Amino acid sequence: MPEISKAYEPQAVEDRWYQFWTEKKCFAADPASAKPPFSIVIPPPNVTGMLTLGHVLNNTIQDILARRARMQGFEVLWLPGTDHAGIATQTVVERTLKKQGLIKHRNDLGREKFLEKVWEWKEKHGGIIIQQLKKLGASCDWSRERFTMDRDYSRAVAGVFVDLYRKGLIYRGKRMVNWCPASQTALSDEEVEMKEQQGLLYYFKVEVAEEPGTFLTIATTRPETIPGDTAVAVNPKDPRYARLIGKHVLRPLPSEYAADRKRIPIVGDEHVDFEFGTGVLKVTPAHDRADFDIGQRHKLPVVEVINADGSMNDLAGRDLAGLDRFAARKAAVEALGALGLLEKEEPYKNNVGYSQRADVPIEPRLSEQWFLKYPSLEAAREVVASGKMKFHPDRWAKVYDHWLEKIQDWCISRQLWWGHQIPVWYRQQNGKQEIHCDVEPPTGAGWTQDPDVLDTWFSSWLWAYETMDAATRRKFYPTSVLVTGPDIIFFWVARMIFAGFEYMGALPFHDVYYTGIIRDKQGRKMSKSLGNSPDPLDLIAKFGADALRFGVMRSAPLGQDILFDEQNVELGRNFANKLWNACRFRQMQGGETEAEIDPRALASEDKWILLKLNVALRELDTAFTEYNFSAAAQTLYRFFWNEYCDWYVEASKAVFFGTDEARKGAKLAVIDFVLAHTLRMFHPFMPFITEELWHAMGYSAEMPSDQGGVTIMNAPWPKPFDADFLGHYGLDDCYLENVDAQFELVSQGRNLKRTSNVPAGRKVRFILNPRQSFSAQEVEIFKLLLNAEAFELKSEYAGGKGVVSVSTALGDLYLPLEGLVDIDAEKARLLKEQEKYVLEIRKVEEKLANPAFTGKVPASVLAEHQKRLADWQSKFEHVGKALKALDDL
RNA sequence: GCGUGCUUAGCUCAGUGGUAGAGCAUUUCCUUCACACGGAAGGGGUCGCAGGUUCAAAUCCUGCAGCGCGCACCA
Repeated sequence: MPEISKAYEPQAVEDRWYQFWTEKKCFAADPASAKPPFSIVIPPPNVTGMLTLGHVLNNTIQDILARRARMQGFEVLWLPGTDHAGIATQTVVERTLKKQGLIKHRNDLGREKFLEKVWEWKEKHGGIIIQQLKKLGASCDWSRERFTMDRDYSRAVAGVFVDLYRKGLIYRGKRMVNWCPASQTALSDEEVEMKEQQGLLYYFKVEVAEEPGTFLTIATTRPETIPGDTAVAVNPKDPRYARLIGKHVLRPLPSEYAADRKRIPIVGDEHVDFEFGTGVLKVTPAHDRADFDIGQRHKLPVVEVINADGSMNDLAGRDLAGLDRFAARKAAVEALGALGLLEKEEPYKNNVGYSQRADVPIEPRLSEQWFLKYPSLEAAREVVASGKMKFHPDRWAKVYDHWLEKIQDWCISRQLWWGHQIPVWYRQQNGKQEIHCDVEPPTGAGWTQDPDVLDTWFSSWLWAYETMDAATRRKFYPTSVLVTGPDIIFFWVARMIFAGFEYMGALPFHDVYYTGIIRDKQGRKMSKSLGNSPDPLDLIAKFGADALRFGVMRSAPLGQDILFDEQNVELGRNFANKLWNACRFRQMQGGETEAEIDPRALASEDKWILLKLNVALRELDTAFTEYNFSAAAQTLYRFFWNEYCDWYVEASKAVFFGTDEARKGAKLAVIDFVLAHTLRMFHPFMPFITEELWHAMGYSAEMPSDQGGVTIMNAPWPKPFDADFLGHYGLDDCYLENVDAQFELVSQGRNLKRTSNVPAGRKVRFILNPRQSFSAQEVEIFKLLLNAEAFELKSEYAGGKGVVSVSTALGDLYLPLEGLVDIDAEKARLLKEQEKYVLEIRKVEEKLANPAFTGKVPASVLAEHQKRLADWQSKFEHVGKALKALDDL
């Protein structure tokens, strides 16, 4: 057995085992396997992205599920890959090329050359996040790594487009879309984030053309769009303005226009809320969704005054043309002021749509785009509503349902170059436009392909099956569970469900587990601009991957956001070190590891720790069933640290520091049993250290090669003990209670020593007036844990002069101090205790005196209360005696 | 506005009807041969507020307040 170091050093261990697992092909999924399947597809990270704590959380959970399933005997597929992240990647590459001074705009290169640059970038940076996931210990089947722009995957995306086009679900149309002036592309509704703004509401006057001298006042947040106004609307039921409908007003901007070019009609429209502002609405059909609708109803012209990049065009007039839309707003206000038409401006809070990616306000814009009417809506809605597909936590099912209820067609075209180009070609033939929609380009001359690409999500919605070949699908589709963040429930989860039903005829996964969102200590979202996102690789270098995994799991409550604190990782590191040292302690005791546990040799504390192990195994199973990873981590922590190390190991020293070799052997057998279980229970959470110890402790040598002999990854997942096992080893629950009481006695004895100001190092004599018999070993343990010179059992003993004492469940415990006792301090302590007992006794007595209580309560509760009363009374009496003894001094 | 979640020790959180818990922080003590990334013993909470149901409420119900998130075309 090799020596192991005093402190665990993860850096020396992690890379070595990862390489070992890879070489032994431990992560490979075999579609021909006879084992039952368990499968997960990774939420593909951005190919040029870097690992974040969000990825750590998400992928640790997936790895835990995958590793546990392997140990449980499933054939596991965890399928990895990346997506091309259209806007994000294109923006990064374009910005980098600009910074290098190579281009001013991607047009300088042209589409083909620019895409070559993006591919170069992808080749250079695309592997980074994959390498980072490996550092974390992710047990993905890397031989199956996929990318959404792979050739076959791309053909499949095009194929789906063609299919949906032929089904009439995809169509092209000129519509109001969310336009991002920074990226200069259309976005889907989901990519728009509403943000509350502190802005201004401007009130300006317009003159009624037919009634010179009559003015209407209009309130607006966007005066820069006045040149694009083609009407003014009032509610036809509004008595203030109804008579004016059909007349005209003179639009104040552009100011240089002559009166006849300024005339725009006053229309009546129910949309106008006469409570709001002045009840008069300016209508800009080109730059506002609601106004566009009003425009359609009244056949108003659409006048664009804002360019694609957010600047004003010539139609905006000399005051505004060429300005950015926000500079134009100021200029418009100034122009109105100069015309004497600005009445007032007041502070106003409103919600403005922002481009999620570029973080600039969206510009509603009329443009020609491709749209999808979602397929398989009913099946997708039903499967979640009925509970056939389970969401964890299940409240997300309602969010999903609400979204489906008012679902809108999906704008799928993007004015980008990086992505799947739309498989549609056009040509003019005999004055008519021909359209070719197919995976294969058309033959013949004169065709041009639609320049737009598809939304990235239009490729990743096929991820759950398009990443698999036919044999893999047969074995592993539908997948077992999807682990992702609730922020992409609409973007990805919902759409994968549609695609699953439409193209596989079945749901893509059975369970969806939504993680929390990682925030910083102050509760802020992690963001690059705030610089509050620690680099997981730094944390791994500092504390180890296992520590990071365990720390994050332990602090990730079910379905709640996670406030990240490096201390959690430190705690994980400390825990790993504890595990390490507990194994080190075992090794230092020597002996063989093959020993079987002999039921006849089991002492009470041995049975206790086996029963505690069983409790932990049950709790662990429950936690997994509920996807409650923090509960699982806490169970492991409590069992190993607070039960095994704090009590069992300490108690075992009574045997190891003795000379009875037979008893040492029996103890080692129990320790090996517990440690071999512990390592396996921990393996999904802390794969590296458990593998290292599994071998270092020699446990691998005891197992068949496919059952843990080669790697702990294949060792059987420990199951709670069955009745045969419990019976064979005589594991009766009474040992839980009794040994708990023994350890409680030790705590009380230590407390007695401490409150009596006995120096910690000083050896003292304890005397117990016992309520039951104790084995010699139990007495030895008392003596050791109390650091006592002697631990005596005297059934007649009642203390006396200079003796302090405490009542325990196992009898009264005495500590003779031989004149050391500070009588006043001891008296104060006892009086304080007595006070507490009186209070507790009164509380229980009151309950028991209530006939409504005794009459209605279940027998077990009643018995428990009676026992509680007896316990308090016994303690009370004991304190009384002790006080009397002090008085007698 | 609608929906949804949270409010328990200084901090972060467990705890779904029966004696209020953990980790961190804090106080005191201990470098005793697994571990100072450690050990021992403490202190600290009228469970956001107000009602209700119940023998019994942190827990169930109602209302309110504060914070967060999602959805929503009031200019």
